[in-house]
This record gives sequence, C-alpha cells and structure tokens, in this order.
Amino acid sequence: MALKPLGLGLASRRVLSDVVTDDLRDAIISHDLEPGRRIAEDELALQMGVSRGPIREALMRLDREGLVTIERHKGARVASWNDTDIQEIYSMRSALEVLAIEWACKNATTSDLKAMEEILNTYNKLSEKQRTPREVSRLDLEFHTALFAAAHHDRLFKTWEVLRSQIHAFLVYTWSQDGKINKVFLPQWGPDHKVFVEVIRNKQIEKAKETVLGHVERGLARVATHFIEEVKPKKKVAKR
Amino acid sequence: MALKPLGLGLASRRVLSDVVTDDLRDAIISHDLEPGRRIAEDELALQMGVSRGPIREALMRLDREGLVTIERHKGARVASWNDTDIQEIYSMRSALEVLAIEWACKNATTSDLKAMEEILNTYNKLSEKQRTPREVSRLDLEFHTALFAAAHHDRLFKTWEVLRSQIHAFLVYTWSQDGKINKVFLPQWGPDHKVFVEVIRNKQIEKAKETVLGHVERGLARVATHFIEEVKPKKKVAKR
DNA sequence: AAATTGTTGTTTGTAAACAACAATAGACCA
DNA sequence: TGGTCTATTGTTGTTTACAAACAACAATTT
Repeated sequence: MALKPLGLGLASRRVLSDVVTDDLRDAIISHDLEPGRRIAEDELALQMGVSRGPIREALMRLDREGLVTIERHKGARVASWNDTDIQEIYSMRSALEVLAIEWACKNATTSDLKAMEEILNTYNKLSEKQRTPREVSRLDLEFHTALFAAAHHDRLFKTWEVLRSQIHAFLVYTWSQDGKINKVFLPQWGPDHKVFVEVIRNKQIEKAKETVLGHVERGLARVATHFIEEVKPKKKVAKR
Repeated sequence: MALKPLGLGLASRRVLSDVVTDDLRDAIISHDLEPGRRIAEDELALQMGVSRGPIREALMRLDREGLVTIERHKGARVASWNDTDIQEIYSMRSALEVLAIEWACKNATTSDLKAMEEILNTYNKLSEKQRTPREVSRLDLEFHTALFAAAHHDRLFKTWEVLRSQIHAFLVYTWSQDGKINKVFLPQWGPDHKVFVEVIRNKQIEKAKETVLGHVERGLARVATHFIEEVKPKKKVAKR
C-alpha cells in the first residue's frame, strides 16, 4: 500500500476551483489585477496550469461577490468602482450591521464575545510600524465578520461575505493613499470597536444600533471623501 | 441569409444554463420537486437532454439563491425549510425593504410608480376565482420587486432577488393551505400596497418606513403561524 | 461480536475537443 | 470616399470522456 502524505491531508480537501477562486480574489484585492482589466478564461487557465472548468467556476463565484463582471459571450473583467458603488455598499452595510448587532445582542455566546475581543487585542499589540493599510483593513473586516458570526443568522452572514469582499477591494486601496487622514481615524479604531463588545454583552439593543450606525457612517465619510477625489471617472459596474 | 425567428428572437439569446435554471426554479417553487429531494447531475442532464455543464451551473446558481443545497461529493438537494429559516428570511426582508423604500422615496421616477400601480390594477381586475394562491403570490412578489426596482440600487436589488426566490418557494405552499385565513388577509392586500405608492410619491420617508415594517410583520405573522403548525420537523438547510 | 479492511457503486471534479457567438478587419461596390 | 457585407479571429458555451473522492456494504481478523 502506498504511504499517505502526512500533514497535507487537510489541504487535499480543497478542490482546484477553491484554490483558483482564492488566488484570484487575492490578486484583485491587492490590485495586482487592476480594475477594468480583461480576464480571458483560456489565458488564465494556461497561466495557472489548470483547465478552463475550475477557472469558469471561480469567475462565476467572483461575479457573485461583485469583484468580477461577466457578460455573455464577452467575458470577464475585474470590477471597477465609482462613487455610486460606494453609496450603495455603505447603505447596504448600515442596514445589515444594524440587523446583525440586533441579533448579536440576542444570540451572542461568551465565545463569540471572546473572539471579538481577541481581534481587538491583536490590533492593540501591533506596533506603529505594523499598522499597514493591508493589516488594518484585514483586522477591521475580521472584527466585523466576527460580529456577523455572533448574530447566528446564516443568510445575513452570507450576504455580509459578499459585501465584505467588495469593501476589502477598495479599502486596502484607500488606506494606502490616506497619509494624514490616517492620523485622525486610526486612533479611533480600538475604542470604537470596544464599545461594540460592551453593548452586545449588556444587550443594550437600542444603544447598539446607534453605535453601529455612527461607526459605519464615519467609515463612509472617510472612504467617500477620499474616493471621490481620487478615482472619480471610473466606469459603472455593468450587470447582466 | 436565413430568416430570423420572429418573436422568439429574445428567447434565442438565452443560453442553455439559463433555461435549465429557470425550469428547475419553477419546478422547486411549484413543489413538483419536493423539499429534501435528491438531484443528481447525471440524472437531470439525461432527463433534460443536455450535458452536465449547464446543469452544474444551474445548480450552483440555485444553491446561491437558497433553493438548492450542494454538498461536495454528496450531491444537491432541494432545500427544505424550518421556522428558523422563516425568522431569518423575514428579518432580512424587513431590513432590506426599509432600505428600499427609503431609496425609492428619493429615486423613484414616474414610470416606476406607474409600474407599481399597473400591478395593483391587474390584481383588482382579478375575479374571486382567479385569485389562486399561485397568482396572488406571483403578483405580491412582482409588486415588491417593482418597489425594489424603484429604489435604483443595484446591489439591493440583487440581494432581494435571492430572497424573493426563497419567499416564493414557501409562499405558494402556505397560501394553498390557508383556507379561512385567506378571508382575513386577502382583502387587505390591495389597500396595503396602495399606501406604498402614495408615501413614495409624496416622499414621506418616515411614514414609508413604518408602513413597510408593519406590512412585512403582518406577512410574517400569517406565514409563521401557519408554517410552524404544518411543517415543523424539517431539517435545517445545510451550507458548505 | 466488534472492529478493521477491502471492494464496489455512485457521484462529483477535471480536462480537452468541438460548436456557437461577437467583434473586427478587409474586400467589394456604389 | 464611404458604407455595407463577408470572412476571419478570438472568446465563450457545450459536450464528452476520464479521474478522483466518497459512502455503503461485505469479508476478514482479532
């Protein structure tokens, strides 16, 4: 009998289309593939050394996530963003996060709260130098993902995952271009999120809603100002 | 040059996977395929006379819509519903419709309003006999879809489409089993929706929100009572 | 008798070839 | 010169064939 590969057992459970999806998503979020760029199935298949099947599946998933735009018989492109997109995304986010924190107040377990606090600790331990745009964005979204998880609401969580990818895609970009604005908003990050954990733990639903609304609106204010100035004349995301 | 097919020109632009998706969705919504039923790609491909490719794509789409549940190497099943699902769906619906009517107050055009009134007219013209569960459900969801369209918010609309499929799937069923409850809720349908059009036209945002919240809650009340009694011990929808 | 191992059948995952479609460039004609 | 029609090319949609993973059951061993 042949020896089983040790330690890699878990990795083998991932299927090609998963790998392709994650690699592509990373490439888009990190702007290795710039917005608007054409993605041909053949070309990408050749480049990644797989057939078109997994590529097709990955592209369709990313289309659902809003990171890629597919048009019939015309192919796929990396999605590009304008200020309308920002307005849509943040209005959705407000509505969803209010619902999330409401359900979290009712359903959060102690381990849910612990998970959120763990992320805050990780952030606080970062040195000034370590607070790179990429890292701050990642932790921010990880915290909010933990919040949505605490709501124990499957459909809400899935909807958030789609939105998260889109937010991530331009958040890394805006943070990296911020400069002095960072100095104003960054110090607020820790305290702001700490309040979330408290109101959930005390089940203060109304206060929780207000808190989360304010937080998202400030986030929009930061992103929107910056975004409109820098990336205005991009083409609208087309849908099928 | 060959003659172009008349009237069916639009249909010819549809691609196989679209046809399969729509046919399958209809079959699920109408309960031709009962909840929990196993769907094998091969079997369905044979039955519909197409290859597995379009079938795979259709199943993946319906998985995303929540009408089908896919597990790797185990196959796809028609989704089944329990009262937790109902709670999730209607809480999502409340959040989304409030956002929708808010944006509709700001963005609705006269033709958007006209479209909504058109649906109301169609309903009012129906005779007692014509008010079948299937028809009422269809018109109800069509009206709300028009509302979401009037919001002019692409992401919100796409999210609604997913939710709509799920609502449709059990709405047809509950209406068909209602009996005397119909007599109480049906007469309310017309007036209730007429108010929507008015508040949007007058841009009464706050009143609009209250109206829509009340409407959705009444809908939940009707469905939930009925659903819990009839279909309680179904298995939870599993996600990958 | 219980647990382990091997075998078989079913179902999905992947690859590669073929067909259909859309965009583009060039030929032809007015 | 301008426009339209046609042929070409590149891309996606679909099919077919094969490989790998999984689940269930039977045989075997302890």
